[in-house]
Amino acid sequence: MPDTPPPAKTRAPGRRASITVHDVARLAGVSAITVSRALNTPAQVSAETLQRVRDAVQRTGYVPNLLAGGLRSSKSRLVAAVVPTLAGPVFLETIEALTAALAERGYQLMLGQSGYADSREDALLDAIIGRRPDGIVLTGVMHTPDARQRLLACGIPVVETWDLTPTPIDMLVGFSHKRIGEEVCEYLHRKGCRRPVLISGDDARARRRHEGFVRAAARLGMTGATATVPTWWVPAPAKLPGGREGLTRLLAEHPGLDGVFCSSDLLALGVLTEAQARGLSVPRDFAVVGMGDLDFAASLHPALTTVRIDGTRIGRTSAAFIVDRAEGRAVAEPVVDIGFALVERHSA
Amino acid sequence: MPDTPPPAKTRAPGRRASITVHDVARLAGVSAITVSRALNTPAQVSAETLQRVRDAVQRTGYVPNLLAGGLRSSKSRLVAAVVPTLAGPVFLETIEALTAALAERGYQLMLGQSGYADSREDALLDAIIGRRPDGIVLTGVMHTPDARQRLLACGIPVVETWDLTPTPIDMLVGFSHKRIGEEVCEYLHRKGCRRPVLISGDDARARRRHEGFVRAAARLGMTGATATVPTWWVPAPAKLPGGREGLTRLLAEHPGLDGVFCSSDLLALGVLTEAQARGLSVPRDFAVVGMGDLDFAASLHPALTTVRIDGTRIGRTSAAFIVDRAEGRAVAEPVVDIGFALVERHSA
DNA sequence: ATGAAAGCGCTAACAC
DNA sequence: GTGTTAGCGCTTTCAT
Repeated sequence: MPDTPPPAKTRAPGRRASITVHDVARLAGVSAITVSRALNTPAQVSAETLQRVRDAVQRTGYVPNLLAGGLRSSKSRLVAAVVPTLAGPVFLETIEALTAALAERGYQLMLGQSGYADSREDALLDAIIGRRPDGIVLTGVMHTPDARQRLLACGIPVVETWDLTPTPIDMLVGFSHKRIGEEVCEYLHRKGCRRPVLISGDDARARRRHEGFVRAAARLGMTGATATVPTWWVPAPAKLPGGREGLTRLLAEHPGLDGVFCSSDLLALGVLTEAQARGLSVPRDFAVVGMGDLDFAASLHPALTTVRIDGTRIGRTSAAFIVDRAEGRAVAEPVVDIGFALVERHSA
Repeated sequence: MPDTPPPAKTRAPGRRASITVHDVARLAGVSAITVSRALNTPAQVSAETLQRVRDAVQRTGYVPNLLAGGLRSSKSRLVAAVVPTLAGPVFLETIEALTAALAERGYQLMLGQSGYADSREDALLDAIIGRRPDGIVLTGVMHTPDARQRLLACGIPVVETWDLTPTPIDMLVGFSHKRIGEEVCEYLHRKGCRRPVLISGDDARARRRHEGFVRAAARLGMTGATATVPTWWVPAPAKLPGGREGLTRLLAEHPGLDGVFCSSDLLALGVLTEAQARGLSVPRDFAVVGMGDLDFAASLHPALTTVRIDGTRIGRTSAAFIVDRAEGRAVAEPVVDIGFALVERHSA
């Protein structure tokens, strides 16, 4: 037996002490730091020692306490992601890819929901910064100046996603919502649409697409005398019933409408459903364009024309950015516009 | 000025030191521990001191390092959740409720994806246990004996969800998938269905519903000579196209089918879509029952008859269980069957 | 109501 | 290649 038994230390009453590096070290007949090296930088340890340490780890069932390691090395290997909500399945693909890409590199995702209101953002930010994550991924750009300020101050790498801004906090992986609005409008115009209407969730990004659409419509002479496009707004997150109701209302006031751009595929599914229920035929009676290319879009009847965003790429790119930064590598091109694709199917 | 300037300590080269309790304490003219108490247990601190500390916190922009606190107090205020995947929107409601309920109480969610294969579960478990979370929420019950063993050994409170088992690791919030299969079958039988078919994702829980359905069908004499129910299996996570293809295939082999039970509302949407594309009428030509009552189910045309699971309640209950345990309160009834509800709409 | 000392479990820095 | 020492930032314990 090497030396002194472990001294009785401060210890929470009920809980049994868990196994530490020292326990493993004693069993392997080496020092604690050698165990640490064997696990983190095995190249620095002789083959024989390595084997002994691994055996000891196996026998004890030791799992390193990453909180303690993180505290000392100021690397938490934790990345925070903030989404407005999980309920609209829009960000799912991004979160899924992010989680997977981070896990591959030994990082773990912490999830926070900000809601669509700014108010909770502040408390959430405290909770996040308090864990000293190695990075923060925001869906959408950060709005309140206060929050921006704190994010800037704490020095944690930040990736804003799903949007573009001339003034990013740090890194950015996004695309132009205004351009989407414009391109969809131009597309509908080419298809012969002259009386478009909009059904839109009222979150910041959908409003930008709306703006782009209306502007293009005015330019193309699709707005009539009012210089605007009839719009039905639904509270975010937009869901199917909003689409059904939107179509009903818009049809009542604008029976001649010949195209609908929805701010989400879910709304578009609602429109398709309502049309079907009314015996209307899409695209013969009017065109429908969705947004998001959610997984059901291609399989609907008619297959939905929509705007595809590569959510997986957003997630993966964000993960790469954060990890590069965390490991001291510079990110060459920290602001990326990943664009979008108008996917032509049969609904328009 | 109180006393000695802070000694130059070990410090990572590039990074600026962040503000600590000591900085705040010095500014407020108190000791570090008093700052800690002012923030965590304000009742123990005099009103005047409290004010001084709060001012100092404000002025410095101090955000406590929860990793450090967690290390000392062995309370990480972190809860891990494991889902097979985020892609099927089935667990979304649970994760959303869980995140929200935890945030309310000052806990944060860590998300892990296990995939539907058991292989990654082990690595994921290490990553999770390494962070010493105050609790682990599993969607589905834990299968591999190895994983069960480690979970049991590490002493972290565990909630298994979305399923029932006679041998839970610890706590459980679920419902009986077999009963769902049976009840749906009985329901279809009452509605006059005699030639049912199944479209099912091939994950463990869907298979249990399948089993329940087949058993009830046999009992009710709905299976013909084969004592089984024609089934189209789709790989998990089940999506809409699987429903379309499933109906196509089943219709080809069993043109007399008069009812379809789908293991997910997404599959049911596929079935409805395919039926519509073929000019078939639901429920006149055959009945369709989904599973999950996803948010679009009620608004489809025809409105989808389905099985409702209260995912929000699962999330909230799990959060409450974990927090109670973490804060030393016993959970009176740690195994809960929350049941399910067959929601009758128009598709059956 | 407040403080001093100790140490949670790990790893950076510096020996050897 | 391996060990010693110290300390990450906080909170527990014990004293006043």
